[in-house]
Amino acid sequence: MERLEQQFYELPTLELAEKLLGKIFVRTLPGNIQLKGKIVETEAYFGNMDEACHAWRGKTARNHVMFQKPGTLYIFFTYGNHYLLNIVSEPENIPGAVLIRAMEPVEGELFMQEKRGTNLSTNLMSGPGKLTRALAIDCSNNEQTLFGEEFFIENAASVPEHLIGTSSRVGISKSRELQWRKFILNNPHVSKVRVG
DNA sequence: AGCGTGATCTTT
DNA sequence: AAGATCACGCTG
Repeated sequence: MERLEQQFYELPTLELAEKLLGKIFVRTLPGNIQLKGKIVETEAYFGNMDEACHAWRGKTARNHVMFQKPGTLYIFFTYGNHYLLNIVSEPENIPGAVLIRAMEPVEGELFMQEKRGTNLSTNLMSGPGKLTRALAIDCSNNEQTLFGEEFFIENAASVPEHLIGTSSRVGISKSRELQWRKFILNNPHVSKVRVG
């Protein structure tokens, strides 16, 4: 299966969030271990109007990766426990990223079960903190790209518009009015929406 | 519905 | 230096 190239990640952030749905994220580990997941839920973060975007006020030590080339991984640590995976978007020096919020396991499920401490398929990667744990991703992977052997995304058919849901982003307090969450309707691996 | 957990950012 | 917040997940 063909891999997504640089050009794909140059799409405007919101469009990228939509087009990433259905694509196959691949993470390779030493020992011929390959983990794959179908992306089923994303969120867009970009622009200086978006107060929920880490970079809306400018560059800092944490968010500087958001200013790098599209297709770079931006990973940050939050709530004292969780690593969240983003794919950088927008041209270099313009901050933007797509948060990967949920995936459907495609390959390497046993490895994921071990990492996650559960064997329920719909609980392995059905949340942004869950999927990084299932894929053994942490801040050491920050700033790596999707153009090497360790991380890449395989192309797959785009999800038709009528099967895509849209909503406010989950777990933020600012910019609640922006409907920048995208997900595959009725897919059981989409995260449970947090209340409040 | 409540809490752990620690880095980051804002305010003093 | 101190306080608030936080793109979450788990328990109950």
